[in-house]
Amino acid sequence: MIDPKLIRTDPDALRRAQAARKESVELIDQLVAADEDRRAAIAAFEALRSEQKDLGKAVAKATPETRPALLTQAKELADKVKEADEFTKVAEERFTRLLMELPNPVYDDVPVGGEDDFVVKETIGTPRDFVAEGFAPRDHLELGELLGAIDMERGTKISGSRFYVLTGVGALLELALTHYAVSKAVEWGFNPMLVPALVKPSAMEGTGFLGQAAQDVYYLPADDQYLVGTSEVALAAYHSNEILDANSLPLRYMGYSPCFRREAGSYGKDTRGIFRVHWFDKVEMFVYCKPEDSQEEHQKLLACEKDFISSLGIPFEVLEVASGDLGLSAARKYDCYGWVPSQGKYREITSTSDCTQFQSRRLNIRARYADGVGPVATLNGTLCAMPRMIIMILENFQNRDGSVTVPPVLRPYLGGRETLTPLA
RNA sequence: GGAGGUGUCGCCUAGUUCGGUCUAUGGCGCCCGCCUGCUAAGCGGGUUGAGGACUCAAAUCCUCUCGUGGGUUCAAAUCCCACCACCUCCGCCA
Repeated sequence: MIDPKLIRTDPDALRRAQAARKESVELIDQLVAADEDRRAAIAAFEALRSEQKDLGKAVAKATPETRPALLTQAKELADKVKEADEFTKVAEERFTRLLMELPNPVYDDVPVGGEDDFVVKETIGTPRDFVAEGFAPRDHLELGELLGAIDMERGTKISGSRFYVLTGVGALLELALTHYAVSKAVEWGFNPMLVPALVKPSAMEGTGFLGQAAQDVYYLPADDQYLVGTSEVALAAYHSNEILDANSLPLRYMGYSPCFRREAGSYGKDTRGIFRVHWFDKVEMFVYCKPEDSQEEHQKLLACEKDFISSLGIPFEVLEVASGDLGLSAARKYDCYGWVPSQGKYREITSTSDCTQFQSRRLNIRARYADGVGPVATLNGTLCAMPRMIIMILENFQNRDGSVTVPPVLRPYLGGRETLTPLA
């Protein structure tokens, strides 16, 4: 979210900042007008209220003779105050609503365009040449079934489409990945957090998931709560309505939680296997830092992701997402796409966003600096989304006989196991 | 889910009976100063927080803030209603 002060001091700067998102530029004009109304209403209210207080004191001190006249006067004033209060509320609500609709301004150098206009920044590792090896790679579901690792049919039986059950080595593989990811995060200085997957509307609203992404979110009307699509929501809301000690920044957290996504609007897309599912577990990184440090922190998060994926030995690409595909909250986003042999292409496995002050303003998170209270920035990044990482491991490290070689870094977390072998 | 209790400025606390000098008391802690080889103790002073106005800055001023939101009233920490959180007991339950 943009700085409300900027609305008054330099609306043109805002227009420039929003230029990459054409739809929101006109919002700014409304916002400027709404802000003027709001400020005028507040000033009027405060003046009346001040007057009322003085009059109230006079009433208290009044003699029986002077009292009735003062009371009449006070009653009239009270009506005016009530009216001004009402007016102020309406103006504030209108302003807040507009402000909430405005997407985060993107950085100047973010590639312009839509979903397909990303820029590949880097390619790391080389995909295996299965032709040279003389066999056609099986896809993750076939491998998962051979290994007794994935039970799609029963997942669907229990819960419906896009649900799965991880069985046997599949379950062990996820747990191993989880332990490995957690220990890496801790090693890098992230504070591990196990957070609720069920949150209040304010948490969802504050992180920006009730805007464009609202249709993708599970809502429980009976309790007025949402199922999170990522632990980012809880990690961001963790410090809501707090003033952090600037000396404690950056705060680096690692969250682990189940994630729930309705995947509305993706009917028929990636329906096979566990690539796109309604529920999965994820280890997530989250950072609170000074606004001027956010870009550097973003690079660090990306470096962590690259380190993690590389350490497993998965070939991948790093790409920067174009402005039109950033969502409400990100000012910049990098995705890592891992190689999927059965599809012959790279697919998304991680995503890291610099949300600058968008979330912290909505969640009212600030920090106390040497020169006063000021804003903070938030960032998030996937460390390990389990099903997708399982896909990467099964497919990239499969052997001719359907067995899968366990990446060496993962072996300590799998009881030293080197190979997953098909059931007899 | 049922019954009862609690929620005050970092922490503890007075104030709520009976609405108005509450512009919220006191202690702890913290900050500044004095005193003293050093430290501690002692003495004096300061200390809710946020938003805004003005200013180079300081000073000053205004609004909001006694869990949150409403209501009553000229006026609410104080009265009424709803909600939230915590505590105790009961019930249910992994």
